[in-house]
Amino acid sequence: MARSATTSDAFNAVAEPQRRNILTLLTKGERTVNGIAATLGLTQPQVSKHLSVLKQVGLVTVRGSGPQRFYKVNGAGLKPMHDWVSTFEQSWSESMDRLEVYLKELQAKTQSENKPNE
Amino acid sequence: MARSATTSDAFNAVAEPQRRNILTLLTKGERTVNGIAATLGLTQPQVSKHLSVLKQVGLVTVRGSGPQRFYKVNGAGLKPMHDWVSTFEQSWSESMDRLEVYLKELQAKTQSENKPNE
DNA sequence: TTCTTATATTCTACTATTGACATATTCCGA
DNA sequence: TCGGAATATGTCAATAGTAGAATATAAGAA
Repeated sequence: MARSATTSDAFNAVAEPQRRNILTLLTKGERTVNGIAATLGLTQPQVSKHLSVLKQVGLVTVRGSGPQRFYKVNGAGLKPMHDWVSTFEQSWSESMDRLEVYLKELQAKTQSENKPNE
Repeated sequence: MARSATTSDAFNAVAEPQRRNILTLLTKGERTVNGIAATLGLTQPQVSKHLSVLKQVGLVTVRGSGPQRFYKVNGAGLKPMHDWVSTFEQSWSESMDRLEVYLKELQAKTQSENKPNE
């Protein structure tokens, strides 16, 4: 079996570095295909294909039907990713005090001793 | 050229749904390979390979060198992802009031009109 | 040392992605 | 209606991942 399709969800779409660069660039405002290509040093077909993927997973929207098209980022499409990643946030958060850390580690320790598998 | 390696960074490692499931499971505490396999309905080799990828990108750590090994999640490895995704958070954040939304849209609009490409 | 359990590795087949290049499509203006 | 600019799509070759099954490895116990 092969890898998950890049168009299956935001996780896969965003795994490609160039697509992340495009989204980051679009943070500054709308851009045309050639505008993106020029800024990032990519060819026009490359950008069109990347945008196609991003559009399919709802990470960008297009404005204009003419030869000139403006692409805009749709940050809301990244909310599922943000939600998932945030569940791990406590690990690096410094707002967690000593006692909380201790209790959390104790809990993890106890769990693994009692029922390592499940 | 092919897709980015799954071991190239957290983004690619986490693009695989099964690996996300494994990380989520490990949130509850340490687990053995067979424990993970049983819980998620995967084969043992599958889990070993997924864990290998996760370990290479620093998303999990191992405890024990014997036949029994306990895997633990390292949430800090997801911080770069969290940071990147958070830059788009304002899009869906409800804490942003009307005026702020208006100004932001106005700014984006003005930018695209003046210099669509760059 | 030998057996046993848990885990890691190897091999194969299939599939989808990527970049590069060429070409098709679309709409605006003359 | 026709030409041209901007964008989308198609083809090709190369590459690497995934599942599945079989097998190798490692460490503790007898």
